[in-house]
Amino acid sequence: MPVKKKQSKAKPAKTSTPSSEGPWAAVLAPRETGEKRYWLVKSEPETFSYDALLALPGKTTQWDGVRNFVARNFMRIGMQKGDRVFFYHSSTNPQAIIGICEVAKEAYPDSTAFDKKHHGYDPKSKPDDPTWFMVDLRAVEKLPRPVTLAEIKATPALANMAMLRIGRLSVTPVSPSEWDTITELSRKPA
DNA sequence: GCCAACGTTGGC
DNA sequence: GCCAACGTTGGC
Repeated sequence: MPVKKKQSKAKPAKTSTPSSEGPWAAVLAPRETGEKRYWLVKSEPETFSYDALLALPGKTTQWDGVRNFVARNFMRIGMQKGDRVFFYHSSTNPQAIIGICEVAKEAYPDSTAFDKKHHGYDPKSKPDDPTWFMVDLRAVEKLPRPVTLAEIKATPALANMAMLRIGRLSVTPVSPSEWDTITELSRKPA
């Protein structure tokens, strides 16, 4: 008896990117109880540095302005309160992971997308059906020393890091072993 | 400053 | 639905 192959053609939501498929599905999947996940966000230090975050009240900021669906899904579906997040300085010398943050508030609508005067304005994102989301990040501590991109690239255990493989994304997942490798590196002299 | 790698947009 | 044109990111 032939197996009836009924491919249900579920229409993808307009904001798409099915979270149940693709190479990064695991970091969006439901968690074991108490499981903690790890992430990396990029920022140009001239625009917003880790020190600038440390100087803010509560050392906390809204991580707004993300306008890429994959990155959005990492924030909206993947990030949970208490997750740890590497803070990476991009487009600077040297490019490096500088410090650690934590997710202080889970995803909520990115209000900058509703603001006509804001450069992140997106007319397709409506307050009653938002396209874009942000989280709150709170600085936890600087790394003992920055871990540079060159060093990350030179470390075999980090060869599969999402930040290398999907390099231009501003939000990427970090595996627990990658997290440990990087924090250990930062405790050793360069 | 250049350019590779993507993502998005729009004509057909 | 394809693909060329264009914009953005970010390493170098």
